[in-house]
Amino acid sequence: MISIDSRDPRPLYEQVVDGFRKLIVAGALQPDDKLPSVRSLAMQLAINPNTIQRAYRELEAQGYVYSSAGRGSFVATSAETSELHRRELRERFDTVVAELSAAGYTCDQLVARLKEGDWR
Amino acid sequence: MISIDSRDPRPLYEQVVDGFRKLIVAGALQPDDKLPSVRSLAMQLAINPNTIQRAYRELEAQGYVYSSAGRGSFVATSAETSELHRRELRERFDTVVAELSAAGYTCDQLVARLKEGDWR
DNA sequence: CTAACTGTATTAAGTGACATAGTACAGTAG
DNA sequence: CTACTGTACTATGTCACTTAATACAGTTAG
Repeated sequence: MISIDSRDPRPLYEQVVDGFRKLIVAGALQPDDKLPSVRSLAMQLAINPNTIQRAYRELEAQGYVYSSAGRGSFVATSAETSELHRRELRERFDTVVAELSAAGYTCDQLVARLKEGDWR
Repeated sequence: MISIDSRDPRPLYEQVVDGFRKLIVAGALQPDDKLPSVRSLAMQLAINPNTIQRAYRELEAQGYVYSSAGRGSFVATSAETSELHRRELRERFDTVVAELSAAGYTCDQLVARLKEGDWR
């Protein structure tokens, strides 16, 4: 479900956040699906419950998850999460385009490269 | 020439590395141009010389700069480093485009967004 | 109600990266 | 020689990350 890569330089809690975010936006986790409990996931990944707690707090702050003491943590409604994801992607797109522009690429070159991809 | 942003969460040495890399790939610093000395740049940015030393060591390891004790640090020949930078940017571009595609964006939508930017 | 689960909050401690400070040495240019 | 250059090293302090150990409150199955 989620895995930790010891070669990944990012903090553990960030890897957990990113792992769930990927599962959610890919649809592998549907809205209102239950996430593993803080303690069980910590056991499964062999890391401290506090680290999972921090990851869930972050996921909730970002709007991908909602939590309820005593019940658990659950995937937020898809309308919110998908739009969150789209906004992040658009920002990444603009950033890379800006850097490509600074590196000398022209608009036409990038459009050409865009159209090389396989589109439905 | 180079500036430090205290709001930037990245380490100081990484900001210095990134700053020079940008100047080099943009052509603002030409091959064999002399970089500021470790001590003078440290003075100018009001940070420790060791931090600049680390940044220069990193830049040299990445191939953007060559150094000589007693003479200084200089911009490396652009042919290789510039093309490496471009390749990395193209890969980032393709990655983001693939994710945008998976998120439901069409080729036309991205072309439209591309053309909204300010191009020379 | 009880028991076993859930999320949440708090304090304490260890580790390592980052940054500063100070010193030292060797190479180079004027 | 003198003043600059890069380079190396040790010591110290700070802070994010992580672990650890509790503690408390809400929920749910029995």
